[in-house]
Amino acid sequence: MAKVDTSLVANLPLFAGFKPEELDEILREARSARFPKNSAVFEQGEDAHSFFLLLHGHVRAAKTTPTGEQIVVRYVAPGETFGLAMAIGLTQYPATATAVDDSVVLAWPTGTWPRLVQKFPALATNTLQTVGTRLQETHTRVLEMSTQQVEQRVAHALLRLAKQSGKKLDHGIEIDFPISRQDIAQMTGTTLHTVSRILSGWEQLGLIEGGRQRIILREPHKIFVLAEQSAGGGPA
Amino acid sequence: MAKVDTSLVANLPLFAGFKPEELDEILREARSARFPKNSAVFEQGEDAHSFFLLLHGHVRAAKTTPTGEQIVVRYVAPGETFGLAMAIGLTQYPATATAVDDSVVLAWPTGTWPRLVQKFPALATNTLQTVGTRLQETHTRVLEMSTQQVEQRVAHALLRLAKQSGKKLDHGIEIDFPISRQDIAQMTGTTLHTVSRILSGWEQLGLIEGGRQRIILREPHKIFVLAEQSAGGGPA
DNA sequence: GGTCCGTTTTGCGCTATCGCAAATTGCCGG
DNA sequence: CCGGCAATTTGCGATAGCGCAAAACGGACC
Repeated sequence: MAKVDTSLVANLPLFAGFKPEELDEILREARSARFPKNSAVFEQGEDAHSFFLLLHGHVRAAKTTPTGEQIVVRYVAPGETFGLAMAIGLTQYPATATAVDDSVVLAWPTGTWPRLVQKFPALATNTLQTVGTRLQETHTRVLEMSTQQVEQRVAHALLRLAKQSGKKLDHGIEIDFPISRQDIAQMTGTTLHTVSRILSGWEQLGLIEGGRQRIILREPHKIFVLAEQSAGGGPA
Repeated sequence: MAKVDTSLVANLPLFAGFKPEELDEILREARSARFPKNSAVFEQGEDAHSFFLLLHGHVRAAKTTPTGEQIVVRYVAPGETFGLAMAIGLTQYPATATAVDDSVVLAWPTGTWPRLVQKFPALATNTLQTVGTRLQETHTRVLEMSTQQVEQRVAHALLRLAKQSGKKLDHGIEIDFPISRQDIAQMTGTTLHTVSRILSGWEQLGLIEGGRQRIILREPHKIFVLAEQSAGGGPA
């Protein structure tokens, strides 16, 4: 089997403090897999057979209600882990993970986790930090949904996406994977119609440049100002 | 110093799999402290000097925006940990913790965490499970806020509170600590006015019995039905 | 027993946002 | 080069829930 290049992953927070040979031992337990654009890595409710580290591409994690509505839990960028169901005591995935671009992952069988953690306790503490950070972020999201209007929430969402997965261009920052208005709606707790209206407005003002599943922030700073603003837009 | 009775805490998830003498060693590092009703255990932004285990009482964790709005992150019941800032890599508390009833906690100085975790790796994995569960719950909250109307969210919130901290009465279940309409509003992302209207309505129907900072669920099952229902109330 | 303060209730107009419907656009496959 | 489909835009009511204001209420403390 082809060995995974340790240099690609050595600096990830997950592996902070590991020696090369330890890293190697951990990586040996994983197999790598490729998921073409729009294919499912795993589905909500499915048995949690593996946990993952994204190497290339982008993955959307989404949670669906019994009645079929869904929200985007997060977008996974290269270097991030996902599908950690078992580490947090679940036997089934609580969300669906879909590759939004051709993606490559490392996958560890669920069964390896207890053994790895026992041998490398730092794995647990590193994962704890990661999960803790996500918890904070999710609390922030709740706070935003409770206190801000849709326009500001969308602004924040775009800024976060740009920060996490933005590609610098001469004329702005492009979000580096296909993302629809519907996706943004599901990230911010609104409808695709409202998102479309807002983005159209911003495009008029030259703040962004839109396309089919494409968004370029032309004026990140102005969007930032929008995001912080409370309701009133100011004097006419 | 008075020793903490290990039997009180031995069965908590945090200490799952520990031997009595190990437990003892961990507990020896903690001091216990009492917080009278409405006093702050710690404040958002304050340096994270300790982490806590609630022994008696109830604590509200709330997060405040720069502009002063706040949400209730959660209510802590006896046996639960809180203020785990350092375990997840923060140096300051991300929320304010307030005793809503006279409360007693165990407090470990932040500095003891790395040592304890090193000596007892199970602490890290247990904490990982706890934090992971909270992450799931918070995602569920986001899902609800995105897809349900206020009435259903309030119903869910009450049911959860009843489950976590409900006291069984002949005529229903009482939420076992003082909680205002404002608090419920901050849990569900709405205003105290709307909560008040909803609860008044339910009281008319005999589903609940309200009082000053007091709520008794008289018909938990009917409230459950309400919580699951989508918009339309049905034929007149 | 009286007073004061925090909580709760309720009325009423307002509006941000939804929901539906229809038109438009841009991309992909053949 | 030509459909055909998915994504996007846009118009137009409908309305859930907000925000303000004021009144009613209930305790706690003196």
